[in-house]
Amino acid sequence: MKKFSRQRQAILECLKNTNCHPSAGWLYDNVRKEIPNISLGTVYRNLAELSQSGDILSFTPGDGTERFDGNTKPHYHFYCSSCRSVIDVDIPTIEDLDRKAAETLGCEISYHNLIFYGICRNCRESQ
Amino acid sequence: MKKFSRQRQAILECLKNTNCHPSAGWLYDNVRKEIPNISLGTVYRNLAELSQSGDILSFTPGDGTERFDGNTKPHYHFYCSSCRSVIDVDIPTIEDLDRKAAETLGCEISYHNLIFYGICRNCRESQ
DNA sequence: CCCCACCATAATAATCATTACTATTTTAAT
DNA sequence: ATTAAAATAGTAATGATTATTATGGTGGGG
Repeated sequence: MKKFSRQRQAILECLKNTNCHPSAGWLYDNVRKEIPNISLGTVYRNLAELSQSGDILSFTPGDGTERFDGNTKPHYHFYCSSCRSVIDVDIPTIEDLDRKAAETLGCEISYHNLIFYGICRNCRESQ
Repeated sequence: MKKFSRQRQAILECLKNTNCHPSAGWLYDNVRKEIPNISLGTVYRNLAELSQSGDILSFTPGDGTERFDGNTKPHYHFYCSSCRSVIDVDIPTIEDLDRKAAETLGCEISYHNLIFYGICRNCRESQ
């Protein structure tokens, strides 16, 4: 049976209260403010479990880190190739895509992941 | 000035002649059949350069590896969560998405990357 | 309320992909 | 052929993630 843990709760809270799509390392640094001796392995394990159970989302922008998202409503992301920040893209998701792809491939699709790449406004302006 | 190298040529050839969307490690193993003492660093460096120059594409399915593609025509991918293989998805790319996202975000978008997730036909049947 | 089996944790070591470094070799322009 | 720039092989180092293990916390049954 799955048991309650203060650590998992704190990680989930931290992720729900930010919109910066952090990595495991960022969450580790920030949860440590509340639980100073939390272990990095604990952060990784809980993020994997929460992701597995569907309580959070995860994706890889391609900079060598996995990013997590407390917002489980399907949506797309923008990744700034300059500052490595991730921003939500508020356009409707195309649910029909999964059906089309499944038809073409002849297999079932669980979901899709869409990331836009470019330079964010901050970075563009501060050049 | 950019100089010719047998190694870069072999890497590009190898990538153009497969449809398996390999990782750097796979390319290293396979190019070694032709150039046995090629260095892994050489493979990584050339893949980065070829990707930068637009001669190849790259993406990260999220299993901790970067995958490369000799087909530079924009298209989408399917990743099998069971066998970790990548398959091209032959549906038209939605170029309009970049414009829509750019409008919403107020910044320029260079491109987008779309990956479908599920279990491929082979894996489904062999269960 | 206390015991116990089980789950989760902290701390650390190990792994894996990728990148950095450096001395040597290759390329191509003169 | 000479030479400077570019690329390489081999190796070390990095950084993110995963595995290990002994210890501590949780919650149900007695």
